[in-house]
Amino acid sequence: MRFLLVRDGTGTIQAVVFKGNVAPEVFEAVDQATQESSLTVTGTVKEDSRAPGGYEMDVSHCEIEQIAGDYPITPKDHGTAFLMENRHLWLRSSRQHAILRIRHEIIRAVRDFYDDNGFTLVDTPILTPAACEGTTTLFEIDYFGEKAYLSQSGQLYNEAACMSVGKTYCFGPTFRAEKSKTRRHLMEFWMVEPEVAWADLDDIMKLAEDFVSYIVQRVLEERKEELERIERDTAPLEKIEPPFPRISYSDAFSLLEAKGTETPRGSDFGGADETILSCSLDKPLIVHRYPKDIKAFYMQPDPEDSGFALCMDMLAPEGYGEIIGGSQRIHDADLLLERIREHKLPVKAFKWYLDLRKYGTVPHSGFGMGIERVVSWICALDHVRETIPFPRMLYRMYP
RNA sequence: UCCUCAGUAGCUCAAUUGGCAGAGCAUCCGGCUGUUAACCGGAGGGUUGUAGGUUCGAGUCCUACCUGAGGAGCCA
Repeated sequence: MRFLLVRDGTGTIQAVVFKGNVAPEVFEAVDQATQESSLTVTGTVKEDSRAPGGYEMDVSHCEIEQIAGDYPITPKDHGTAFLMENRHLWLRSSRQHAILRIRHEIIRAVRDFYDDNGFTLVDTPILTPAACEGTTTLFEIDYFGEKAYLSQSGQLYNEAACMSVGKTYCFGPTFRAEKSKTRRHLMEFWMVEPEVAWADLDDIMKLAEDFVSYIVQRVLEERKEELERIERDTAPLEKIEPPFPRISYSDAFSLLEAKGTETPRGSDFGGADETILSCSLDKPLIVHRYPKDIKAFYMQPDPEDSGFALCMDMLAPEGYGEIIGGSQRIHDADLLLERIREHKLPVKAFKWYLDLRKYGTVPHSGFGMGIERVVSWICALDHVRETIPFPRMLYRMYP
């Protein structure tokens, strides 16, 4: 007799071929099958306590499509470099299969959340003419003799769209040319960005916590089996529901200083600081009102202290760190122009962006959430490279 | 860009103080058969990342470079 572990993309089952139950040439063909060979099996599924999963297929016929030779990935241990080199095959492994399915569920939840809450999806461009924040972090390309850049955010275009449809979101790939080599960075990643007219900082903090909770609960409901297969402890995820704790940058810094951080007050948190904050609670933590000098030019100043910006980051628990960054945007034309000049940005390139403040401007806010970091957290992975089918990383673009 | 570590068979790894380059898995051949990362017997498989250097002798020590991993910085 022969045992075949077969899969069809939806699951795996053990198929048993008894010598007496099939034609001799069929048994002979099955005998030649190697790991990852492709075939069509016909038979009867029955319960059997000896089979993995409790069920197996008693094979009556089998046709071999192709005999695979020397499949590189064996059931034994492999190193990261080797698996990345064979990413196109690694995707077939049960763990990677489960992660792909969870990623898909997260993306479905993202779309459903906004679609069901009155948001209109407006696609923003990937090719953009000007750099918003300097060119060092952007991939530059030749656009018929002109310089163009791969988008690192759809936000500015989102702001235009939300003045048309009120509540909008975009979801697509974003790019950055940062030479970051950490477990949380990719050169190409997917980001979802909602933008809401008439919303202030408090409104989008609420939106963000509702959104993240919805995603987590949806994965818990729909991808239980996959979470089990990757051995994700779901107890911490079950606690993810609104409201999330909030803390101001200033209070967070006092807390970190009490724990002996060496980061100077007024600068952004270091990796270690973020880890301390994100491990301190069992829900995501919202940190708001960072110093305006370390944040983007378009953020609305805090009316109570203009040294701070009406912005927020959400830090995922269990040490996963920042998954969301957002803010209330400046809606006053004069102030925005002043900030563009302060940041030494080309005013001309922002003419259309300033127009948005010239014609019926309203307060508005939005945020961006990196899909890969959320997948990484929900799946409890130790590196974002496993969250996306074909990661683009510093010094690795194959396969 | 900087710091640390690593690179030996297809894969994962050994190799004592500088002294014969090995094992398991995979592959191939044979046996066995309710197997679960099976078991038993046999076979093939190596320019030890590259280039120099020290030495009677280098996988091992030194120098440079290449590649990878981890971290830092950077990070709408």
